[in-house]
Amino acid sequence: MKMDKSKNISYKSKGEGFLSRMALNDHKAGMEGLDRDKINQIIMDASKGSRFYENELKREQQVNQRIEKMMLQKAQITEPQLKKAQAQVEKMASMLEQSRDLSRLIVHVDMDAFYAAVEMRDCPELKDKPMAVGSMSMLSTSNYDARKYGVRAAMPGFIAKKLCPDLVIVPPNFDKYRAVSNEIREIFADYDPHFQPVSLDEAYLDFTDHVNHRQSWLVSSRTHYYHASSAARGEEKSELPKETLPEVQDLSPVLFEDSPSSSPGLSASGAVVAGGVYEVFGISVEEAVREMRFRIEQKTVLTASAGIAPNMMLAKVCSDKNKPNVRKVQYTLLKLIYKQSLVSGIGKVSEKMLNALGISSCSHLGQRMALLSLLFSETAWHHFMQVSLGLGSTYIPRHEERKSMSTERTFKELSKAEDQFSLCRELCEELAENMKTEDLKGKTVTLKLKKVNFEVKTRSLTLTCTVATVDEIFAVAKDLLKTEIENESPQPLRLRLMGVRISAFVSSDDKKPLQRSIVGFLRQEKTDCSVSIQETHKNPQKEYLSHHTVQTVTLNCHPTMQQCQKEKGVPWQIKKKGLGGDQTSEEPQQSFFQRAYARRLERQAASSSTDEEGNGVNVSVNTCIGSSDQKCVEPSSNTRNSISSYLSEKDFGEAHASTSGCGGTESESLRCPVCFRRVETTNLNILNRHIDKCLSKFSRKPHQSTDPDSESDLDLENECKVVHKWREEEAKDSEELELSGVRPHGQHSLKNDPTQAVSSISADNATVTLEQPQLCNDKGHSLICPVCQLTQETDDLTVFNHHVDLCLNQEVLHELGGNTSSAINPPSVTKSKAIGERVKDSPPSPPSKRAKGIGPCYTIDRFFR
DNA sequence: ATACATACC
DNA sequence: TACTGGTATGTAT
Repeated sequence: MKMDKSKNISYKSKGEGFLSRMALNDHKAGMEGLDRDKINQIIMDASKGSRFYENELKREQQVNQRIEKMMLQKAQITEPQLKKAQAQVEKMASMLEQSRDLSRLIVHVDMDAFYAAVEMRDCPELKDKPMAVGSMSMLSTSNYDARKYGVRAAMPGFIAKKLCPDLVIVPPNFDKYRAVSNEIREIFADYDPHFQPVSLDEAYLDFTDHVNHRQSWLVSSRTHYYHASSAARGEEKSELPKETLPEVQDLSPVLFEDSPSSSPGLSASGAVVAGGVYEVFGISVEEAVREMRFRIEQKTVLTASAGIAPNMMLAKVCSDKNKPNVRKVQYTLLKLIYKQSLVSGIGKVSEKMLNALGISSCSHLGQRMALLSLLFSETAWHHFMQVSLGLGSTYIPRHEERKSMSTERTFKELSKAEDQFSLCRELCEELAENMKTEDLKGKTVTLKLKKVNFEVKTRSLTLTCTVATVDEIFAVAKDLLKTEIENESPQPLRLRLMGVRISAFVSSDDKKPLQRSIVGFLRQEKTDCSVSIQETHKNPQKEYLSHHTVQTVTLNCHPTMQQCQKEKGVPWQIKKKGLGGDQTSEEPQQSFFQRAYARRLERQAASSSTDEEGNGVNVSVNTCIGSSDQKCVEPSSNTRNSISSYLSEKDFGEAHASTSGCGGTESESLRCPVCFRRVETTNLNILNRHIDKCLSKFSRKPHQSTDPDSESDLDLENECKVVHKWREEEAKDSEELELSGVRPHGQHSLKNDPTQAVSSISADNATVTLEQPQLCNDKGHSLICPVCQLTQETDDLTVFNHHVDLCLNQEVLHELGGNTSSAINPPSVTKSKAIGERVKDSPPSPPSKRAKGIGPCYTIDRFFR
């Protein structure tokens, strides 16, 4: 039977006739038991025939066309092509494997149903009702009760009402959420002052340093009370409505009875003390994270979920695994665990395209990587590759400067030009105000329009001068709008949304000239930056009169609108096309591998530096060095340089090929970007190690060199020649790598089980936890364990800490109905045993005790089949 | 540089 | 009655 029109496309994969983009997302939150088909039916019935729905249909078709195109491409792929791709992909995978860094402790924290939880906390009426925050038009969060009905974020309220007629919809109080957000961020900062907020309720933290310091912490520093001191509490809560105060007091003691899984060790390690109950936390990451969540709960009466992993992507996956069943537990990564292909970065469209290729899990993703590399863009399949290998950022990028700022609003149909202009002006006013608070000026103005049929249009204009004030922005936006109004075919332009955005900021580039020092030196640019800047400042006209003299040096010399007006007599100047002959950008595009590598360099340099402020020695590497007689350059330890492209894209696939950016046509050697000498190898790994040594040499002060194996006595000249020695060491290294669970070069196959590589994480965690800590003696006193209450025959804090930690674990096990006898007899730890035994033996031994103690650790064995 | 699409919360 | 708002980034032209 033929389908009439586009509406009745059938989707084999889903089996129903609904739009995949509208259907319920049930893989994320815990909604195991609910009736998906019924919910989808209600969603469809509520949507059908609407303008929104019609637009969705249209977009769905576009996606389908993309898929068809892709399938055609796929059909044309030949066997040899695929073979070649397979080889490349495997080579790359093995390099990525080698660069795998399991040494970091990255944590992703996420408040549970944040907005909804805040509202429930402050309004007891809502406690046992299905509720959501938002409006009839759109919901931003729902509580777990409502989720049972299929009500979730990003769903319009009126549909949610159909799914759950009793649903209570509370309008959002963003100011309050911001206040709570600040509270939790204060706690985050205690564990990682450089944490990265993702949104009001979410953040990434690097616990590595914290855990290292924590090893020598006194128990008192790891003890936290159920009832925060009333003074502090009073202050913190003073902003909240009065009636919430008793609520806070009432709730606190009961919390853990409500969710016993959130603190398995409570009854054992908690104790009653004058005025309240306290809890002691151990020294491991898991304990530190549990402590953080505990403090969040005590401070805000809200719960958080967390995931711990060696990189950001896996940490996020872990914390998402918490959401089901309202269980506030944290997950430690034991095995690679993502079950859907819907991992951060892979949204509905990508998922659908992957599904069309028969890919529905991460294991498939790995198996079909060769195919994907032929069908998708480089960035896309590189991302897939990372996902399939469980790789992600192992460092948390510092907060980047914003790139754009915008204001947009949805409204009831607006068709009169007059109204549209005045609305446009309002938006510009709002935007200008926000721009002012951050002291921003931008060059690009973008107008966004959504017509009543949901069709979205954007129109932008880039000026040669910056705009910031209402009049300046409106002058541009107005013209863009005017054009659209005039060009609309069935005359009135009927709008449902309008937005204004500013981008291409210039104000923050002021510091750039300083950062360029090394790169600038390497490049030996004839253009002296400071001179250009001076010139341009003196004579702003120069910039837009002759672009080619300005090129990359336009950094901070954009004339303001006022200057433009003075010079030209017009409010703004349209940049002419095709003039900017030299498009050389400061930082050429890097592949993700290059970036990953660069980061590793950065971190290694930073960790070997003595800089206390965390400003590691970030050495700028740039392979595009023209002359061969460069001298070694010592990067200043105070300079933070950005890393420029290190290896060119091509080097990747073919490790033996010449690095085109490096040493020009020399095909048999690579050039070290630090010492500028040629390294007689074509093996990137050897080069990398050379560079590492160079970097550590530069950032290490001579007298600090404590590494007996270091070749600090050799001068660099010699060191460059001993490269061949490293080659010999490679075999040795391969063994080490294998032991640590990372496959040696060349032995990797994507068909292999990636869990193997990641399974070493737990062992690694143990290693980190058990690293020889700094001793912090408390001589002359025997110590009493707050968990088992027994006196420990040691004055060594480290030993004592380990004992407490073990005790906590035992109690946790006990709580879970595990080994009762050992809970009664806590381990008596002696120094030699505690450190010697565990440090040496822990890597191969399974981390079963701790891992189980933390909660139901998520292990999906079936995933990698 | 511009327009549009995708993604995330 | 009724399907967001803010930011970043990728892709195509």
